[in-house]
Amino acid sequence: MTMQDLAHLAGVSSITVSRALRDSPLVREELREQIKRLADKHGYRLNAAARNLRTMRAHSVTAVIEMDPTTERPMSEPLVLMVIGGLLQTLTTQGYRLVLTTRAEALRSNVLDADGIILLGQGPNDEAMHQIRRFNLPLVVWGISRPAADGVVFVGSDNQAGGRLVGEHLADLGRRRILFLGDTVHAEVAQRLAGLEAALAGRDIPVTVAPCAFSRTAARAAVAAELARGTRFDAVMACSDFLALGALDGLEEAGLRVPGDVAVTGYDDAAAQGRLTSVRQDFDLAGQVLARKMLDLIAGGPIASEMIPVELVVRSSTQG
Amino acid sequence: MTMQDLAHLAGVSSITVSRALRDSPLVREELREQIKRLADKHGYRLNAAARNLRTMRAHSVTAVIEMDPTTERPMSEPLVLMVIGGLLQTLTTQGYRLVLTTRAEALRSNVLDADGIILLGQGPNDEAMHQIRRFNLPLVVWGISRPAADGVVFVGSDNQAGGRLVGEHLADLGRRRILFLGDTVHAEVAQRLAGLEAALAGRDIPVTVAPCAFSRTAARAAVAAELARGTRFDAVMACSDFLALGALDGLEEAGLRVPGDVAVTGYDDAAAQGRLTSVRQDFDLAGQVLARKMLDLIAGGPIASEMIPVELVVRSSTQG
DNA sequence: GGGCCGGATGTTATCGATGTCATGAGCGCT
DNA sequence: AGCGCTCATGACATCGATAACATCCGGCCC
Repeated sequence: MTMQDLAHLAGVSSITVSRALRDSPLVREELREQIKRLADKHGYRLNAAARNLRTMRAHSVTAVIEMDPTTERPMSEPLVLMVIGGLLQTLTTQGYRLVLTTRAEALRSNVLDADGIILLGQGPNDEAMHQIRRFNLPLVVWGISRPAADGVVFVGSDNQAGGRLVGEHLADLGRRRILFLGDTVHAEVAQRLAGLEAALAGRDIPVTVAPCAFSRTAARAAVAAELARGTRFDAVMACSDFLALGALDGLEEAGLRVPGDVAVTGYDDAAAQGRLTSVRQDFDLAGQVLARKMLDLIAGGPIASEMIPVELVVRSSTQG
Repeated sequence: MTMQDLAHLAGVSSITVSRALRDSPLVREELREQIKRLADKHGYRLNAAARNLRTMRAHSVTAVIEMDPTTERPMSEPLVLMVIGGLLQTLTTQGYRLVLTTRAEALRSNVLDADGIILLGQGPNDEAMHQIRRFNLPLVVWGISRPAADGVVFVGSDNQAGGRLVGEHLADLGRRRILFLGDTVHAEVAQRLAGLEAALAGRDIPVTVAPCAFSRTAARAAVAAELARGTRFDAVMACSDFLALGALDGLEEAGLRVPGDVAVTGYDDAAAQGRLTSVRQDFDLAGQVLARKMLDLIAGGPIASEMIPVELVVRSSTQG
């Protein structure tokens, strides 16, 4: 069932059918409706390949997701789905399809059928970004908040603000020494630390940085090591809820009470089960913003990065 | 940069380029390699629209995911991403792209550009399935284990086995009265209950069914209500880890110890943080099986449903 | 009446890859 | 030489929708 067939049935030419289905004012409204009804009745579906070939556009956006099992970082995984939900919502209502692929696959295959690429990789991986740039397509990258450059738009949550919120909260609670748990190799983590330190500037509250991989057990070990080393702290800012849980493990082992002796904050509000004070990122909104940026880029709009605001959720881990 | 352009550069015709890039034995190996190098050098990418139009195939599979915010069922959400990971792995290596969409969008849009549809909806929603069937495309449905019918292939985890494993485990531990937590309106839940009862057949262990929505608070309320009603039980089989956590809440409030007074089992091994005995489903494998079934269907293979095995993970919630 | 205009519809060419058939070169056999 | 055969390559038509251009018709004005 093609437009041609419909055209014969309706007694018009195929171009009229094409116009009618696209709501062109060039076709009489009455005829338009009649053709639409006919299409509906016969279950006609537009052949996307033909349209895409003719219009030279794919009417779809590819999201490249990081699935490398070596860089295990469970923290971000469930959240990716929320981002995808936001992407879908915005893209589909604008007539774009969302194609999912992995970076390895995108680079290997020589058919990349998209009007733009959204990169959902982990933050510090500039290499991934440069590889993807070779496609010469509009590119929007999630995960790092930094100015747009080289025609690439960045959308990331406001990590500085996240660190600042935690710092202000802990300072307001009267905490005097803070242990920062996270690996500053990751740009987001470094930004959170910067935000924390900015909030504490002039308050005479020292921060000890304990570098630590993204796993619960690593966090527990890191906390234990700091305690063994004699580091003093009455608050922990962990860079994910998993790390915060690990910190709780370590503190419990040492016989310290939370939040009595030590307050603990998490990040991402994912694994907390309602116990942790944590910085919440709105991943659904992030997906929508990513998609919106992409549509703007495709439409030839300006190149401008954007930050997603974050919010502090206060729970029992800092205020029993 | 089209095949035509490449052809001119290589001094051959475009059809030869086409054949060379597809590894056709009709082209001399030496020439083939030369053309491939040339294509690589110029960053040539196949125009998917043109190929799809000519071959009358989309070279892609659409996954329809349930995103309706009204049917909130957080349990399954993070897991969908794992299924998607499995789908990607299998589909992309076979030259298929994965297109994501929501059911509402799939039904609304009149361009569905796919060789087949994988439905990742929640179990009991037969309506969704019938709506999607109208596309007259190969259809694979996740979530319910039942025989293939009407040309639809089902892939689901073995819910009966899950219930049976829990039943045997609890019986072996010496538990005598079981509270089943879950809404049997959902087909999977009903199957788990059936498996549980089958395992207990002849052992004189009664099961009380407490219907309950898929949220932590609902589970807590349901447990509290059963306790208030005087229902006696020394074990709870919850149909998700969220429900199990809610059950823990309810038991704790009532001053009951776990697993001393009451053993608790979860399902899905997702939110447990390593504390719950739970039935683990391999969602990554599920995704791979879904994709494999789809590829078989597209290739004209037989229509046969399949069950994904499950596994019991024993943790401290049943064995202190 | 003739010319002009705008609105509605049709004709034709085109997007890029590929299936089908045609062509041509080279070889062996009679 | 001539025929048949294989192997490698090319010419042409085609997939379905749409942009660009062409046509047609009725009405209005001078």
